Amino acid sequence: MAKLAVLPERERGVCCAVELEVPDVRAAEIADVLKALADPTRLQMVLALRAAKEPVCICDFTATFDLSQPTISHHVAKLREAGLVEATRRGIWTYYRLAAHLPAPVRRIVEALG
Amino acid sequence: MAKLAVLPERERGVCCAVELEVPDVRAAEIADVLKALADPTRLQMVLALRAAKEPVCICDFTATFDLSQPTISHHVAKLREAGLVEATRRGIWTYYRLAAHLPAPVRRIVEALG
DNA sequence: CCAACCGATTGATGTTTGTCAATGGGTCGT
DNA sequence: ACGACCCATTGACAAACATCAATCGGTTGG
Repeated sequence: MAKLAVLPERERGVCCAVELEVPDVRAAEIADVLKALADPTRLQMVLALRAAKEPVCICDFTATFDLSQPTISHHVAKLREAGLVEATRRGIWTYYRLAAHLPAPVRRIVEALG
Repeated sequence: MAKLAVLPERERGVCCAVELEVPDVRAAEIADVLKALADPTRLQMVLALRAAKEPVCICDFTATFDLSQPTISHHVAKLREAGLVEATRRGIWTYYRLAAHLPAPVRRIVEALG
């Protein structure tokens, strides 16, 4: 509160003359990744995959989360579309793991989670 | 592909007997923060605030982004509800900055962005 | 071949979200 | 006191989203 005096003095009407530096990052793409992570179920999926040594079967997810199988499938599909996870068919089962080669910015975000 | 042989062998029908370790993190709360960040405009706002030395005036945002003033206000309100930014009224203007004391998990995420 | 099983897809539904126009509530200069 | 200005709030609306029931395609065991 006492710090208010330090705020920049600006003339009325010319406030917006100050240029705001908005980092030139591919915001839309990163936002898409964040959107994929911005769901409790998908976030826990990613954290589980990050902690898992072996690829995780879909049925492990359906057993863990109290959601229908189509909903689970929908969530992992979203993670796959975002490039966060990779799928491997093995006979009947489908195994998922974190994508091996995540773009550096995305990998930093995933590592910062939890 | 050749690594498939390393995948765990599981009997048909007992796949889900394997316990999945899902990290006990407050997923819902972190997901809420991610949801606040999962929009291109809000992400750029946070990045700009992170890079800014001084608090940023709302009118800087309205000048920077091609959105109506109510929409800008709506976005910063979302960031404030998520606890990511703090507002300071100074006369006519309202200045925003990154929250001074972010929870450690949230701060790690913000630092990992861009 | 057939039945059982796993997982993905489709269709439907209620909720949330991003956006703007219109309005309201303060604050300042005159 | 009054008008101009900044920002927040409300209302409305289309788009996106999370969820489930029903169904489908592919694979395995008998």
